Amino acid sequence: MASIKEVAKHAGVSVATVSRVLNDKGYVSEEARKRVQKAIANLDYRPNAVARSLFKKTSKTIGLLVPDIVNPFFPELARAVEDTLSRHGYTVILCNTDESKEKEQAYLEMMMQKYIDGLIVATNTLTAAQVTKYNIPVVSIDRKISKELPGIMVENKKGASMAVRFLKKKGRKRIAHLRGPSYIPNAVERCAGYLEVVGEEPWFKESYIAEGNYDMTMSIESTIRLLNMHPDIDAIFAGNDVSAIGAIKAIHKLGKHVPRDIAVVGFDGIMLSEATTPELTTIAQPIYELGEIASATLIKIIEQQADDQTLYTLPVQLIERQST
Amino acid sequence: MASIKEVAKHAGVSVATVSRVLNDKGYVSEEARKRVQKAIANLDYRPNAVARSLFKKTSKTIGLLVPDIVNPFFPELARAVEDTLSRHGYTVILCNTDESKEKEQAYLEMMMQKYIDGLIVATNTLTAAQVTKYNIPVVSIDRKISKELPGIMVENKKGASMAVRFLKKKGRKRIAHLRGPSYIPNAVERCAGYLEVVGEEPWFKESYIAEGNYDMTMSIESTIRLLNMHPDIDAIFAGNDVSAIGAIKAIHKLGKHVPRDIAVVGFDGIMLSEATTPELTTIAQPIYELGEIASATLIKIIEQQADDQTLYTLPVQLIERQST
DNA sequence: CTGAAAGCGCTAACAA
DNA sequence: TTGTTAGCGCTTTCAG
Repeated sequence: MASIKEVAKHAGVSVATVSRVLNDKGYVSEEARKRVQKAIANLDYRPNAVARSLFKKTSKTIGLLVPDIVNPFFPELARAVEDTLSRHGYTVILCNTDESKEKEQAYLEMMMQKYIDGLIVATNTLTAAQVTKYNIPVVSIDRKISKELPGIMVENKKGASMAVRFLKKKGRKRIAHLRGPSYIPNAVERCAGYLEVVGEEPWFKESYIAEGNYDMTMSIESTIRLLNMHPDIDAIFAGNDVSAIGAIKAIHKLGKHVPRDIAVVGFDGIMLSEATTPELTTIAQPIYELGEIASATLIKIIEQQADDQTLYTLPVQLIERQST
Repeated sequence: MASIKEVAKHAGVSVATVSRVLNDKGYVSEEARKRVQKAIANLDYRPNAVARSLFKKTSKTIGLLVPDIVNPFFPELARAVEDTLSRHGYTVILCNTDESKEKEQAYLEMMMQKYIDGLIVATNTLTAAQVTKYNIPVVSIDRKISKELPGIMVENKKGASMAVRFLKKKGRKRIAHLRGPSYIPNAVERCAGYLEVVGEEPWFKESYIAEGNYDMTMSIESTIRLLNMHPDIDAIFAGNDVSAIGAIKAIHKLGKHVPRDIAVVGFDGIMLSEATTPELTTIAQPIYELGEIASATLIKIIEQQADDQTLYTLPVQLIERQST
């Protein structure tokens, strides 16, 4: 691969002049510019991004931290992030942390050594202290890391209560909740939204809430236990779609029908929710938009050194399908 | 962030000595080594990967080319690739090409400028000429780019005929096929496997094959058309799981039952196939293993400059579930 | 065993 | 308007 030196030689100018036309910065005579451009074309020259990085201490690269790309919420998010960022000339490094602090730490270290420009964080383990320590632009998704850092959230609590209220309006009397892990803020909020609607009802007991862990297998087991303990349950609000699908499987396994015997509502609006039979009623997040806004915010912070501290809160939407 | 110079100063040695202990290369006295290590620890020093890249012309980074990470086959693959590579100190850049040659070209250019070390290609557009032009280690997945380049394949044809033979054994008489796009080699192979089993049967006509395009919406439409044209169809072999799910939806829409009226078999074994009702019978690929072997092969080529030209062919497995 | 110095390819003062 | 030059932080000869 040709270097800037060769381009300079071919064009009969200095490397500084080549650099000037490359970056369209400083004075260059029309004639010199022409000659440089011709040399660039002839040599099929491309500036070396690594050399540039070394000098500028930036890399046009950002890191995307997700718990696990296999979890169906994240591919859609990753797609949005990658689309937006690559459109602006950035490259995306994928990191699966499994919510492990050690893995996350290792990724951060590697990326800092590569002069990464920023981070989009969809995990729940990264702390404000780490961000401060590495002093790197960060935008979080679905969670507020600290009030100094921007975050893109959705109306988790409101969405959850929407779901439960909708079930009530459909005539359901005993609504259970399959919650997500308590270390995940959105699970806590969704549970709060559920409690807001039914927490004061006479029939309500804590045991109408079971741990689904945002995981299909665990949700199946929990649902079976739940239904055995409370045969009066006629609706389940699951903390996410994967959990909801687990609930449906469990209900079928017990020989009952969805939605006739038990209605199910999920949360997230992942594509999976359309692929099942019955199709899942769910509180849909604008997943792609989450990724887009996060990316745009990060780019703004990086390129304009504007330190945004906004907490964006995006609306969710009830999508009624066959499971209710 | 501290640099090698500061470490050298703190340790009272030259940068060359620090570099020697960093890379464990060349002679260093025990005493000097100790002092350098202490300085490194005190300063919390980490070598600058960019500077190293500039000199070595490698970056401990590889590119992963997929058509679309949202397509449920690819997250599992990406996960395997990322797991394996990060365990070996490599970083993974995610590229969604949408099978567009222009996008792919743009990604390649960006990555070459960053001294990327290799490529894992799960798309169908990259040509041998491009690989030669950029002269970069490449491993392909699910497709042979050229006989000079290593590829990790699965038994597409064999898997397809397994599926169709299984349907016959189950007593199905009229088996249709929902094929994938003809520019995708695996779709061609799977179709060939189907034809191998039923192509010579007296009832067979070309019109028992419809274009599903590996896409749910298109598969729904094609299935409806197929079933209207041939009401005698009692089984469908879909080219992939997404297509199969579309077929199931279409069958339901026509008021028929799976598997009673029509049995369905998919291909891929993505997690989605377990999440549906009825759960999908499918020909499962060892997706994670595909990614693992591809990554290991690439690492071998990069680190040992061994130019592997092997075509690995992995077995597939029939998983019988509720749709048959 | 160790250090000085050149150089990877680029950018940005600074001087002309 | 242009060129010279000093780095960015690292690795690797080459002398000693």
